[in-house]
Amino acid sequence: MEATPIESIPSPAALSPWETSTIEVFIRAASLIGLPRSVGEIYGLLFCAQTPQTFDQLAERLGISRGSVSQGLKFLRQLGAVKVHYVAGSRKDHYQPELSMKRLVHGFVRDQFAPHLESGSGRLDAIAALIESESDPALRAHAEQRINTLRTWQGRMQKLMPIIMAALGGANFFNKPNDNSEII
Amino acid sequence: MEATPIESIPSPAALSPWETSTIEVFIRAASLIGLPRSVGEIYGLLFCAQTPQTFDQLAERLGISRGSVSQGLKFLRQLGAVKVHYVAGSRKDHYQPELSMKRLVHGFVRDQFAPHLESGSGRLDAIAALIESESDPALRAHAEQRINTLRTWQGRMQKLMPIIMAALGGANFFNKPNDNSEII
DNA sequence: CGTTTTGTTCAAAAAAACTTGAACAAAGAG
DNA sequence: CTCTTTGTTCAAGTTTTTTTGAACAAAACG
Repeated sequence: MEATPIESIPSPAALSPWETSTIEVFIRAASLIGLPRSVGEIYGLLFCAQTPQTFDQLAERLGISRGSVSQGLKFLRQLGAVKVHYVAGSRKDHYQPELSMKRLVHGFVRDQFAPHLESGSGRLDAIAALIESESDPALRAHAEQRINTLRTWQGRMQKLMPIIMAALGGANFFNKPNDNSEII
Repeated sequence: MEATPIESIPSPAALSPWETSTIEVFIRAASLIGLPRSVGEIYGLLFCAQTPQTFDQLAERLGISRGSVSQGLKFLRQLGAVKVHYVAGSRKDHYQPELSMKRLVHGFVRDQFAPHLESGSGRLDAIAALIESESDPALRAHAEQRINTLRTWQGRMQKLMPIIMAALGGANFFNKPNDNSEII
């Protein structure tokens, strides 16, 4: 075992008080929308950081396992909530947060919400088919009415999404993919 | 042990196929917004039912414990998602679903969402105070910028709520409390 | 009043979700 | 090609959430 000067294990910069509190805010926000604590922590730290952070910095500064960091980053990348920033002369990936609320919401809705809404449509059709085989006309009429209510609700949810995006992003809904102007 | 004719234990009407499928839809919807399965089941059964259902009917037809029914109904009543329907000549409470999507969403947002948003405002103030005591001006400037971003996000969320309610309810946002007209 | 019906509470059990870390893969450096 | 660095995967462990059911309260009945 080789002598290891203390300085050769660079202690990861500890979190400052405002960073800790801000990360707490993101932890709460994450849990509010049904995401695990670690995802909130990772995005929160990137949000606070002045410079892009590496995989190792995330694990060490947050005190969570490399497994959690890997899974959390995978999820956040998929959502478009973090971007990889390539740094010359470093093999490690460096991560930066997406700071456009509109893009964050868009990614979340696209991945976590829209699929359920869409599959719901098929489910309602299947239920309607089941109702067809109800013999009692009064029961059938009642069931049909309920399914129509569900269809109405589903249609409204679908219409809501564009409204939300419009309210969030000003005129940027149809931005070109690589328009790099800063949009918060 | 007394002889007990089969008929004296009225078997609860079993769920028909369309009811089972519809309840599944509500179970999914509940879990999507972070509510327990049992809450989705209870609302789903009430939504399907032609007549107001009793506490016992819910427990027996869904095959869940009376404890779950009690807690689920308590939650749904609080949200305004179920209403008690008093039936002459019966001591039991009978429950009916709220069928106005607008009222359902309003109750959910009021109880499960708005409180977090509001407390967030105070948290951001606390973080801003922490940032004041940062000595390095560059770091402080960066942190202040981030908190301003969070304030912007928070403000947008607040403005979004009325927009969502307006999109959902047509002109009914300012309904009188006991306007009983059917609004789906 | 005592009894029965109806519904609530809450500690313990069960289930679900999240995190960990060791084994594994991928790809650059020598 | 082999070694090292970097990151991923996934089974097992931990934590959190949900459900259960027995004990308890509340109120109607006789």
